[in-house]
Amino acid sequence: MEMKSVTRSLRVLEAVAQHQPVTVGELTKIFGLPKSTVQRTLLTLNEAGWLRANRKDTTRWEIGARVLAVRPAALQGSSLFAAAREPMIRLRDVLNETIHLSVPDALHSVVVVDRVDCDHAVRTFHAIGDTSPLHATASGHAVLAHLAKADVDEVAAGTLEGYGEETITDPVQLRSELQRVRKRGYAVNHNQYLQGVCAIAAPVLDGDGVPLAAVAVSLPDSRFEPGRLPELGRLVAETAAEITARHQA
Amino acid sequence: MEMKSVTRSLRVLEAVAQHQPVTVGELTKIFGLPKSTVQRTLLTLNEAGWLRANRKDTTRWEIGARVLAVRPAALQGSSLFAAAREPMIRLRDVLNETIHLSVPDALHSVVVVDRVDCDHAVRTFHAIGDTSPLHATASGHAVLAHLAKADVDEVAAGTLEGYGEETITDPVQLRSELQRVRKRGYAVNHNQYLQGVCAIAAPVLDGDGVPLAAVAVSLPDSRFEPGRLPELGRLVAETAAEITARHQA
DNA sequence: GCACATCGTTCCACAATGCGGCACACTCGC
DNA sequence: GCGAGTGTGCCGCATTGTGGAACGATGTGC
Repeated sequence: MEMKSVTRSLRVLEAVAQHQPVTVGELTKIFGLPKSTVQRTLLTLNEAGWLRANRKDTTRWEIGARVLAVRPAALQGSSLFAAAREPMIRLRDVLNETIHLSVPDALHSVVVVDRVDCDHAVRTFHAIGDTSPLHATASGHAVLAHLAKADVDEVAAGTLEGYGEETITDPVQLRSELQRVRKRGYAVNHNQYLQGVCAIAAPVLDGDGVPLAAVAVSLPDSRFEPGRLPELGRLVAETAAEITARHQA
Repeated sequence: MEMKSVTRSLRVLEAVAQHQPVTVGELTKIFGLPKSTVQRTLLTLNEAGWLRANRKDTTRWEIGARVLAVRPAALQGSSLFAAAREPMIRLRDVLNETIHLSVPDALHSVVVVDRVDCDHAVRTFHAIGDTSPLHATASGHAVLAHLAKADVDEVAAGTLEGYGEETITDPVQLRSELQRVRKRGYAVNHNQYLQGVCAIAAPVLDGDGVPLAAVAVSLPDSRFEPGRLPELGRLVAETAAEITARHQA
């Protein structure tokens, strides 16, 4: 159950996405694979509609639009994605800080699915599609705090990797932090994952209380004022609540 | 250069996207393939991170978040996508009709990459990722009107498939329509592609005048008032111009 | 509560399939 | 016009994925 050609093709697809528009030669250097192998892969992906030749330089490849039809369930239709957009923009307008929408993914991580930028010259940056660990981010905590006990156990039982001084690597500490998150309605990350980056997040829940996503405001350490935390937390939680309401409507 | 397993895996991926969350059995019925083959494919896609088991029913599969990291060049970073969002929302607020953002793709088509919904009970619907022909849609015409002559020739030389009474299937007629689109700054589709659906679109151009995308307002025939066309056209064109300006900034 | 239908999962021998070394075609820059 | 750099096409060999069949678990109807 290897399917070498498939896994390799997907790798190539991802590499093309990162480097597009890219040539065969560049890809062979990245992977250290024979030219013919890479090219065959590109042609196959092309015929499947997932790749296409660049308009100007037809020997360069880029991602085709077919991928857009393939999206995680949480984003299908108009549902969550559309519901989140306007509240996120309003929150950005109030705070002028970058807002992220993230959904939980397998393997103990959350993935950024949407973003609204602030206009500060110095700002945090996370691309759509970026993943980060559940146990070391505000969005992760917001989600984790509302998962079933069994799921939390599984995460806590795994290795809680440390990314710096502030990362919570102790299961007991993590649980008590989640308790606090549930109580006040929002999670805070102060340099737990990426140094110099802080975030405040709140969960978007479905009718059964299952966490679908988290909204987060993300800002550089340099602009983080602990005194404003209650205000920020309230605003983020309100935004999350509004998204929840819109989503169910 | 077949790569049967790869093309099949991508097909499976697309099928999962359409039917998620879906089981092995359902997929075997869709494809008429042996269970073991489908199962192996699913496991491979899963290990690559493109698929994941549903949280509640672990025998059902859904799209993983990995796909989000793979996006067409036009949407990479924040650029066009982010630039378009707020002007689109404003346009929707003014008109209360569904707004689409589409980009040209290979094979003579445009693809819907973003959408802002109106709140009418009866409205048009196109999912993100849907493709439609360049020669028979407002967005297509808006793009086509600003492509290089060689590209237009290629499209006009191909078969201009008809979808109803109104579709322009004659190359000469198409060219003169494109001329008109260039002149007034927006394109109009009145039942050319999907019956009962009208749209007005304007192009988003890059610095060199190359069309990157089109914004369109899409509405049911029943709400289309020919008298308001100049007004709608102007609003759409202004929105497109604003997106262009933001995108370059 | 038993037999039967149905589903997901696992195994394995066969041969079809994709692998990658090689050679060709082409385009630059010197 | 030569050489170094591309992208592309070919083809024999062995690796790889194939799919039938058997297994285990679940649940449905009698």
